[in-house]
Amino acid sequence: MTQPSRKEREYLRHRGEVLEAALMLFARQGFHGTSMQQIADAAEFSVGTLYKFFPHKEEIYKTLIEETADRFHAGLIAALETPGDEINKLQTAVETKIRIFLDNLDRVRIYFAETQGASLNVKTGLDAAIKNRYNDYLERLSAIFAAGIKKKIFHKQDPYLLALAFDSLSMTFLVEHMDHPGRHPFDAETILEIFLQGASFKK
Amino acid sequence: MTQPSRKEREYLRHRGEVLEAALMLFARQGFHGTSMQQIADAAEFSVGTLYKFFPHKEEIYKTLIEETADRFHAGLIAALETPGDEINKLQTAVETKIRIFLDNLDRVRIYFAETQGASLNVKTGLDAAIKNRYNDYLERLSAIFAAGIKKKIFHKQDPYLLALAFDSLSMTFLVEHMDHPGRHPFDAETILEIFLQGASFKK
DNA sequence: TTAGTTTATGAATATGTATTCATATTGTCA
DNA sequence: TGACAATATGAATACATATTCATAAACTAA
Repeated sequence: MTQPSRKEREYLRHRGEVLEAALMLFARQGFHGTSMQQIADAAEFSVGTLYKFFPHKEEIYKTLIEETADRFHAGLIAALETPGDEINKLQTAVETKIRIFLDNLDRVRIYFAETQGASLNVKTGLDAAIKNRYNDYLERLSAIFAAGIKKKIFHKQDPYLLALAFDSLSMTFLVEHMDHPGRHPFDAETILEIFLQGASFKK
Repeated sequence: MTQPSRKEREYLRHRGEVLEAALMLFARQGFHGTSMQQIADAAEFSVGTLYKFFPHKEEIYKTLIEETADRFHAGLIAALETPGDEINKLQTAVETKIRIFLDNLDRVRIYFAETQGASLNVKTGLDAAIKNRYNDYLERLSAIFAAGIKKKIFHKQDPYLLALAFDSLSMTFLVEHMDHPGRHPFDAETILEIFLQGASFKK
């Protein structure tokens, strides 16, 4: 395919500016709390112009969510490909998750609103698209746990539950950090320790 | 105070029926996806009559969320009061959480939409009321971990992080169960094992 | 049974905002 | 520079639905 022309590049840049403005607003006010007028003002376009880029409001939101799901999925999958043993892979996975999360706070907010809340998922079928990517990640993580169990690195448990437990632990700490930065400091090692060693001493 | 009259009792019963109908709809369609007309139809009242019980739609939602927060909070706090050592308390806490959760699936759905998503919390200040109760629970749980650490039952870690980790683990498994019942069976013991022993063998 | 009172009803109103489109503005090329 | 095309604008439109309130229905007590 050929180079995009100046005009095309400009169109894409403007479209990106609309997305950025919308992201900020959706993250702070939610989908229903944000009007097209607000997005237009923030992006320094008229409402009419927004419709040059997107057929309707939902499409803006949907685009953001899907971009986000893609970005997160790609990053996490790559992390699991780290060479080394299973513990190594987990370590990279946590570190990556922390980095991606902190670099994309606004995206995390709308992603959560969509996956946990009941904003639009039912209507738009966004749900399925997002969940597929997350399931794919969890399946790969499960495979790592399954391998680790075979090697007697991990206790025998349903690998999927271990994957869920592992992923939710980092998620929880990150959300805590998002709400109260610095109140309960932790790093990748804290998460790994708690997850791998457990809370109690062996009896 | 005196007995409520027949009329008062009937009023309260009808109000309860409205709440029940609204709960079902909000859980399936979210706040914005549910109209007053739908609630009226489901409760077998006219729209006008709904306004005899609640000044506006938000108040119905708010009432449901607050009822839910109270119910969950009371149950969980009571569980932490269990006599016995720290491990005992955790065991009862998980069992209670599982029971409350499974007995109140619709309430769990709207509670999540409200706490995780960005439905109304900003506008109504619901957020603060809910979070206070949850924080209170987490603080009490932290105290248990702090005590357990002093007794050398638990590893030395920020007790609040342990509380978060513990609570989110059961939450995660329950949500998985809600989405795919039976796919990855678990019980209170599974949760305790993973949390207390950790995933890996000691090195 | 009926006059008076209370309560329920749902059509009409009010409001907010997503979307459209006639017009203005900007850009292009001779 | 001016005529034409492409693009941007935002006031007007369309629509959805929360809320109101004049009226109907149900109830109460003499």
